[in-house]
Amino acid sequence: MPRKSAKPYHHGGLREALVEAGTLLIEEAGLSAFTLRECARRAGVSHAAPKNHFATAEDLLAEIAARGYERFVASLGKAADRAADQSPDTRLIAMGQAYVAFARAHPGVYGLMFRTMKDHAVTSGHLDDAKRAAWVQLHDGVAAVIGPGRGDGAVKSAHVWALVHGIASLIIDKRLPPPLVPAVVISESLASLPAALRSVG
Amino acid sequence: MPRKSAKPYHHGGLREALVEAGTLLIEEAGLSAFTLRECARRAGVSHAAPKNHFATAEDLLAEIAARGYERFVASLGKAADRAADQSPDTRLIAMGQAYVAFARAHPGVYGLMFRTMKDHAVTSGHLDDAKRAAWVQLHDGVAAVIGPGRGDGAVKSAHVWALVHGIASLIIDKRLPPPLVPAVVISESLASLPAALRSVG
DNA sequence: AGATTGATTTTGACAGTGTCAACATGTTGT
DNA sequence: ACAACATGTTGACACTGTCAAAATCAATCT
Repeated sequence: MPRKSAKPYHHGGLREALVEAGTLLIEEAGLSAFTLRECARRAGVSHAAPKNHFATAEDLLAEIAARGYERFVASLGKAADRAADQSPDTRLIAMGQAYVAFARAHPGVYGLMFRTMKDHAVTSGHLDDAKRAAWVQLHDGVAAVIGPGRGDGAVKSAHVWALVHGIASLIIDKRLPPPLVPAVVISESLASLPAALRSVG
Repeated sequence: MPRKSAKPYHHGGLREALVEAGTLLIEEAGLSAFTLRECARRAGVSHAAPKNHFATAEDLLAEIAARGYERFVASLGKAADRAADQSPDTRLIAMGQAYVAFARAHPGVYGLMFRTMKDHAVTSGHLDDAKRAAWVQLHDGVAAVIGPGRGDGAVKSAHVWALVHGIASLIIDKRLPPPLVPAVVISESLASLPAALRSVG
């Protein structure tokens, strides 16, 4: 049994260390600062060591993105719970707020999450699962607002997703003309959402 | 006066050639395929030649983005003209359609346009101007819908911008769950826009 | 126990990148 | 014609991702 105090094992948990180092790196200095070698450096290991745990740099990024989605889902879930006793409308708005807040708090990983993979035909199952979970999370919130009408309202969910993603992106990438303050754009845009969802369709 | 037939000048118009090569490269193979050396190669010139026209790779990208904004504005303008005799509502929707269509037709440069520059404190004036032009373009379309009420409706414009940008991004990055078809997400989301703009606020 | 197996890690190499300095070339103005 | 200048080339540097071969350690099997 490997002792815990001394330098354990070859490294102990290189995989985790790499994921953590990469996440930190991206959150501190942005996606463009991510470097496989720098991750290895921060994990205190040689430049080719990651190869055993991640075949390619893109694989490590995929894992980081997957964990990002998980934190993201947890964040939205907590917001939904906090608004559990409110109306579906205000609960959806709360989720929207949480959505944008997450993106603003973690612009680097958020950018990573919404990014087409280099090519890499088969994306890690972990990432796919996490993405799906995020989608159903949002979809449930929308379904509660539009009620159990016909159809599952997937198009409406896409509408909501597009709006919050757009708001988050514009803010993160500093595309809002200067006089505009993010907070008011967020709340005003979200406010019109329930009505729009219940309109035609 | 330099002759036209033989190899003119040192190159003739390296700057233009680099911009064109870079644009082509990005549209063909995506932003991640962009390489300063490859641009030089395609322009038939040595790897360090671009230095005279663009101090750094980021500067060439800025110029490509600026031209992207110009094409973008032209595209939206044409759509607005085509719908000149329609109601402001349908004209705005037409512009939204043109917006997303442009993004889908040029995903590479669109991605470049909406991207925070590396650091590069001072972004080229050309790029700033082009960005501003795009904003007023959209803002005018929105103003026509909400009418000359109080305030200039900048927040509403941001709302519209966020929605169309979000739709475009989700489609480009393939984030729409498979059963959903882009065209219907686009038209349904845009359809609810005029009403949402005229609601409270 | 002692040897073998297997998983990790290191070392060294390769091609490719952006950027820089020194040099070569052509154009232009006087 | 000559000098000044803009433009393009060569060669170098540090950096990147990926790979193959060698070294190291943990666990397992007689």
